[in-house]
Amino acid sequence: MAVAYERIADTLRQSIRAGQLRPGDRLPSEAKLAEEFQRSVPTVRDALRVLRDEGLIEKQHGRGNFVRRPRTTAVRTNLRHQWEKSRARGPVAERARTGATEHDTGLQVGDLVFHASYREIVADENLSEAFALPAGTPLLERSYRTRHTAESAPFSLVTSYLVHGLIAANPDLLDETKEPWPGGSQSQLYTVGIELDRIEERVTARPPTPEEAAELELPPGTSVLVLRKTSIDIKERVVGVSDVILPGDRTEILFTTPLERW
Amino acid sequence: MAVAYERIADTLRQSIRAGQLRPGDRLPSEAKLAEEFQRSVPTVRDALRVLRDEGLIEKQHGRGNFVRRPRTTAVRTNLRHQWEKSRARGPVAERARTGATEHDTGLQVGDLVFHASYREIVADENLSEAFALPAGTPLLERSYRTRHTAESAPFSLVTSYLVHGLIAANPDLLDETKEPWPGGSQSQLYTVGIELDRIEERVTARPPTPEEAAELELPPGTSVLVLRKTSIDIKERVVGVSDVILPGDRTEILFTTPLERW
DNA sequence: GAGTGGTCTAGACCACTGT
DNA sequence: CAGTGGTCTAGACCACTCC
Repeated sequence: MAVAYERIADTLRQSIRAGQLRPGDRLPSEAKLAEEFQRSVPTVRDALRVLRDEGLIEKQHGRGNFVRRPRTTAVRTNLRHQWEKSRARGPVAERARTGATEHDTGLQVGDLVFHASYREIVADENLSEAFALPAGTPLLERSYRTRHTAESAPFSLVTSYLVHGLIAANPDLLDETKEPWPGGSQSQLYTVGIELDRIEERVTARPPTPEEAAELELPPGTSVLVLRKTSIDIKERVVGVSDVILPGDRTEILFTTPLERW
Repeated sequence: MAVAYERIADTLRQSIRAGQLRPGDRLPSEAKLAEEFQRSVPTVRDALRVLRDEGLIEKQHGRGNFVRRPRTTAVRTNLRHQWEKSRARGPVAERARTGATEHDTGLQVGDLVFHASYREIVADENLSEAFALPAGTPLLERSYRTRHTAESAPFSLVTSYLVHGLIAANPDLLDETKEPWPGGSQSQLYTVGIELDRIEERVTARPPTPEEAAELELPPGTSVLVLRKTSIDIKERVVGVSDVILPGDRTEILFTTPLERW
């Protein structure tokens, strides 16, 4: 190994992988490591940054560097879509009892705190392409933040778009104070006569923007899952688009693909 | 903004977002930026590292720092599973003509270079849980690397596991020189009488290990998509597990969920 | 060879944590 | 308060790119 900071990182990485340093353990202080490896403190810090970027350690200002514990993950499954559709026409009481997120996570309604805000916009190039409608088409933009009661950071950032012209028939749908709507968006769409045929979800991963990192309280060096959900109705129209940002180290997305019998 | 390197990063980030610095543009040299902002070069480098971690710029040794272009993405869709199942019993000639990856990407068979290696192992704790079988159960581990002819880095790292006892009836399935098998693994499983009922795919994101970063030629600061695919047969047995590592900045996973009619 | 980023030093001072 | 990591300086020398 040519460079000093990589040699130091390799040595520490091996200690972690071999279990000599266990999750939660504190590493020797940066000054101690510098002395041990006969290098300057900034060089040791370069090595520690490598390990932090790999998600192996966590830096805590004033306390030390710690071996990271694997995160517990929240699950989001695509079975939620059929579940939501089946209930969309059901009685309000049943719809209000629990939502799709509670269905995925096994939590109760009271365990989640929910915030929504609405805004009327027009389609830019990106959304125009997603909806297959001309740029400038009026849309309703809805922003959602959902978090566990016990935690300060939301576990997802959702920005959802609906075609204004398709939903204006029900003024309640334009009113953010009616949120959370019992039964979710498929129930909302049902009130204006829209039935979904299928849902397409595109998943990629990238580093968070500083804004996303702050809102999700992401430690440096973690990534976000980006999910774009497209709702297509039985007339083959794109009636809804949602962008969902999920913390990569806390989230698992589960997709089940049923296969036809031979 | 309290700290110097964040102020510098913010200024440059805004220039990029506003389009004053466009994709492909070279930033001023680190020495120039240091002079411009009245800070030392290492401080400027701290700022540039922030932007690199956000995926906004790319460092090129000896050339400069460049605004990054958004990557073109390869798509992987779950429609491939039904497509593969439908062909699994078809004539060899048709199966050999094109595979699931070509189906997803729209490429020809000759555009892809394929490498496989087999190894016989026993289930560790992780795999034992995934298969719902006792630890120590004999498995066949298969490693695949697939890349475009024109590129040096593979676009996925696949490690796939099959239950040895279920496939040993066909010795060809234990022979890596028979790869690539026309029609893929569902066709392989068909030769030992296994039919799949469904496929479950779990997706998370995390920073790459150094080994993954090297093999996929990932620039620092990018993440990988981790996909665990579980194949369940019509007798509700887990008959296959695959771990797929995909470069987060080059890959899009598309899942379609069909919904039943009201 | 000129210009660029990559690595590294040997300190300084500040901010945070826990006693 | 002592100990920790966070920020920053003002250089040095090396490795790479391009002319």
